[in-house]
Amino acid sequence: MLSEERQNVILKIVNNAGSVSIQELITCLHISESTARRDLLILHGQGKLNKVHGGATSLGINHTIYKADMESLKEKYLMHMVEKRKIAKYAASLIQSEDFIYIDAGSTTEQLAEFISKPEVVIMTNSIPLVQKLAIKGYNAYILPGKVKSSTESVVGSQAQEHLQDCHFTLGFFGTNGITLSEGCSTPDIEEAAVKQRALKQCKQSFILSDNSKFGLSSHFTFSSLKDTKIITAATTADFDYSIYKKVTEVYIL
Amino acid sequence: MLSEERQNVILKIVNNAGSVSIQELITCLHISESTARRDLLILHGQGKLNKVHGGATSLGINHTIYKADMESLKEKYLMHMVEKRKIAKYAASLIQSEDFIYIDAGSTTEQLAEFISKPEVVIMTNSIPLVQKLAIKGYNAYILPGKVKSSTESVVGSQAQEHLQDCHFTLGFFGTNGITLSEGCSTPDIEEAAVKQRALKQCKQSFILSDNSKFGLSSHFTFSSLKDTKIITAATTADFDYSIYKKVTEVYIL
DNA sequence: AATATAATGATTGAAAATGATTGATTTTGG
DNA sequence: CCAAAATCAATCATTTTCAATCATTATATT
Repeated sequence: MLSEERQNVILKIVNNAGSVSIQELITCLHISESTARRDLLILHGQGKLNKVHGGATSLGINHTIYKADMESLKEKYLMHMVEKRKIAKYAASLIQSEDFIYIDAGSTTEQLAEFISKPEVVIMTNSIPLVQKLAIKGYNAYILPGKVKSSTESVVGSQAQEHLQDCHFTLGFFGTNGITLSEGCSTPDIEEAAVKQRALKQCKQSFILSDNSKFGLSSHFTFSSLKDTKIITAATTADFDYSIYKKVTEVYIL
Repeated sequence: MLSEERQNVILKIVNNAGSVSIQELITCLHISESTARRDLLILHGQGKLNKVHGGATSLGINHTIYKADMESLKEKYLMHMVEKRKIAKYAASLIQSEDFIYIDAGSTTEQLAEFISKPEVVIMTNSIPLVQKLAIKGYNAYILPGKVKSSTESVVGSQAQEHLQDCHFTLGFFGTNGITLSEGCSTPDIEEAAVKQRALKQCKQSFILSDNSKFGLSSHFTFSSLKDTKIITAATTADFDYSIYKKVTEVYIL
C-alpha cells in the first residue's frame, strides 16, 4: 500500500471517528508502530489533524457520541479498513449514471460514499450515516422509512420493507456477516435480515461486499443464497481458496 | 481511550447531567480513582467545570463550551444556543410517556434529543442528525422516507408526505424561519414547507420552537398560521413585545 | 544487475500517563 | 461532639507512549 494512500485512510478514519489511537492503527491497518507514528507526524505536519498523546484527534469539533462499548465498535469499524476501501472503490466503479442503487447499511458499504463518481445516480439506503454522507456530498440520496436501530444506525421494520416493494433498483450493494456455500449470506439480526432480503429482491443485479474474514462463517439468519448475488472481496493472504465459491457465483477478488 | 477524549466525555456527562461523582466516573468509564481525580483537576484547571467534594458540577449553562466552539465553527448554528437549549428543555418537559411525537428538522428542535426524559415515547422525525442522536440514546426513533437534502440534512419529498398521512401524532415540535401575524410561520424552501405543513396537520397538538430573532420575519412559504400552533420562545432582551402574538395564540416565554 | 533512494520495522532510553498506597481532610450519622 | 466512613492530595512504582537512531526491506534509476 502506498504511504500517501495509507495516510489518506488514516485521515479519513480520524475525521470519521473523531479520534484514533496508535494501537488501533497498528492492529487495524496492519502497520508497525513506527509507521503509524510517522504517518501521524506527517499528517500533523500538514496540519490535517491534532496529534495527542496516544494517537490523534480530528481538527473539527468533537462529533463523537459516547457509547459504553464504543471502543470495541470502533475496532470493529476500523478492522480490515484497507480491504474495505479497496472493495468499495471497485464496487463504485460498476455504477453507471442511469442507475438506481440500493446500498445496504454496513461498514464496507458505507465506504462507497467516497468513491461514487457519477453525481446523477439515485441512491436509496437504510443507513443513517451513509445517507448523511451522501447528502452532504450532493448525491441524490434517499432514506427508507422506519425504526432506527441504535447499534447499527440503520433503518429496519415493516415500514422499510413495505416501502421497498415499490422500488426497482438496477443495482444493489450489500454487506454480510457470514458467507457459506450451504447457508449463503447471513446476519445475526432478524430485522436486518428481513430488510436485506426484501431489498435484494428489488435489485436487478446485486453484489455482496465482503472482506475475506467473512468466508466460511454463518450467522443466525440467511438473507440471500449465493446464486442470487455476485461477490466482491479483497484477498489479504494469497493462499485463500475461493474456488468452491466460484462454482456457484461470480467472485471478484481484488 | 485517549486521555483528551476521555476528558471530553467527562465534560459532556457533567454538562448533560449537571454533575457527576468520582464513583460514577470510575464505574462508567472503567478508570481508576487516580485518573478520575486527575481528569477533574485538569478540566477544572481549564475552567471547564466546578470541582466539588465528591465530584464535579457543570458551570451554569455551559457557556464556555459554546464560546470555545463559536470561534472555530458555524456561528449561525451556535448563535442562539443558550436560548435554543432553554426552549428545547421546556418543550421536552411537555412530553408524556404515551405520546407519539413528531419532531421537525432544525437546530432548536435538534436540541430536544438531550432533554427528553421519557424513554418509552415514540418519536418520528425528518431530521437525519436528530434520528441519529435519538437512536444512539436508545429512544424509539423513526425516520421518514424520502430525499435527503444536503443543506439541512432533512428528509423532504412526496414519499415523506405520503408516509405522514398514515401517522397520527399526539404532539409535534417544529422550527421556523419567520413568524409574523399576517403570514404565520414560514420557511424559504418549498419542499420543507410542504413536509412541515403535512406533519403539522397530523399532530393533535403542535408547538413552534423559536428563539426571538424570528419574530417579525417572513420567508417565502408559509406552512402554518399562528392559530394552529402554540409558540415556545425565550426572551433575551426584556423589552420585546409579544403581546400582538399573544392575541392569536399561546406564547410561552421562558 | 548494480546502485541509489525511499520507506519501513525494530530498538532504546526518556517522558508521560496510569494505578495503587498513604496519611491528611472532610463529610456523615449517631 | 465524636467516631466511622468517604474523599482528598501527594507520592511512588508500573505501564504505556514517545522520539531518535539504526538496520532492513522495498522501489526507482541507471
